[in-house]
Amino acid sequence: MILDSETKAVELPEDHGDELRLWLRLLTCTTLIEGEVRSRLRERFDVTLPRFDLMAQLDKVPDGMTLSDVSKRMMVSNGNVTGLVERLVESGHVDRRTSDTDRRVQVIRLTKLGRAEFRKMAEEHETWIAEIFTDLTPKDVRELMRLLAKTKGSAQKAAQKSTGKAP
Amino acid sequence: MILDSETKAVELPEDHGDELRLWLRLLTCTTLIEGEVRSRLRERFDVTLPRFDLMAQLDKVPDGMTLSDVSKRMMVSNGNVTGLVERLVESGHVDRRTSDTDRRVQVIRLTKLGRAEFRKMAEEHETWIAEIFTDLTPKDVRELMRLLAKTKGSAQKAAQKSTGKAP
DNA sequence: GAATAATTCTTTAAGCTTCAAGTAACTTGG
DNA sequence: CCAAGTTACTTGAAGCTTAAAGAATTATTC
Repeated sequence: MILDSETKAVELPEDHGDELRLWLRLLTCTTLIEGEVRSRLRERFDVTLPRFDLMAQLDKVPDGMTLSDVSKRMMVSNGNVTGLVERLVESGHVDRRTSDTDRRVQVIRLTKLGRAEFRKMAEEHETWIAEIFTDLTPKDVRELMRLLAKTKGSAQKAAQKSTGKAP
Repeated sequence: MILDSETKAVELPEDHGDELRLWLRLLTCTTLIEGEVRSRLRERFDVTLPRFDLMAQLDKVPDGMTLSDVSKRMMVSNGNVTGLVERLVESGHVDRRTSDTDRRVQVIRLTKLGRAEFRKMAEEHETWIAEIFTDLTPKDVRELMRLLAKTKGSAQKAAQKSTGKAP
């Protein structure tokens, strides 16, 4: 029994194959690029991608940020950040101190060494990314930016809905 | 000293900011969606994303595939697959046997249980993905597919170049 | 046919990641 | 004030992931 599209009396198995294929392609692209960046960071600078990502967050702020901020921006768990920071403090790239106003809070920032090394890596990193996207025209880039922004919004809405949280 | 764009006598720091922002947005989208899918798989079926992904690969082929095939398709290391398969064999979702023609090769496939459970999960999974991409029009989806295909090609070229491998 | 090379997979060490539970510190409502 | 709730972070267990090295098997080359 199949009614017309307005009625929808029964649950028809709708076709979502296109969206699924899109998701798989998106995932493939990211995995591919991430792997390439990871291997170059390792070969060229002997640094891991998570370390680089964390340093990139810290490079954007001169006065440091809290572990929670880092966790939100990197979209990883708190416990993850704790471990990452511990290793970066150990290697002398990151400085960590307890906040003066709230003793629960840990404020971390790049050390002089950390910032200097990050800047060197970031410069090359940017050229790698440009190389990876080299076949895309400026118009392609703009269009992708637009569509991914829309995708991000859509995904965030779906995520909120499922967890029942406010934006 | 800045010469005209044809001459390029010195290395000017070119601007690749747009590509970098594009990459970060791509990564954000993927991380967001992956996290959402991971958490729903966990809550709804108590299964991890890597397990689901591996089973998805196996569901596509009736007669099983080798560990190397899985490794290439999932774009993860061999050692990774070894461990994943071990746990899936342990839980009764995957069957593993040595190839008759080549004793180095392990052929794995879904068990009856594995296939049944995967099918149930995959059905819901597909609706989640549709929900996540719900704001995109069919035209958006087509356009994203096209641009991501182009991106994939470009990234693959860059990856080959850096490793010096043939396609 | 034997030495050499390539492949398939496993193992190991280190690090990454999540989730859940726990601790300490701050905030709020009475 | 203070009890209850919230927030910030840490810890622990399990699993994921990679890179590198090793073992077993097959393919190649002379």
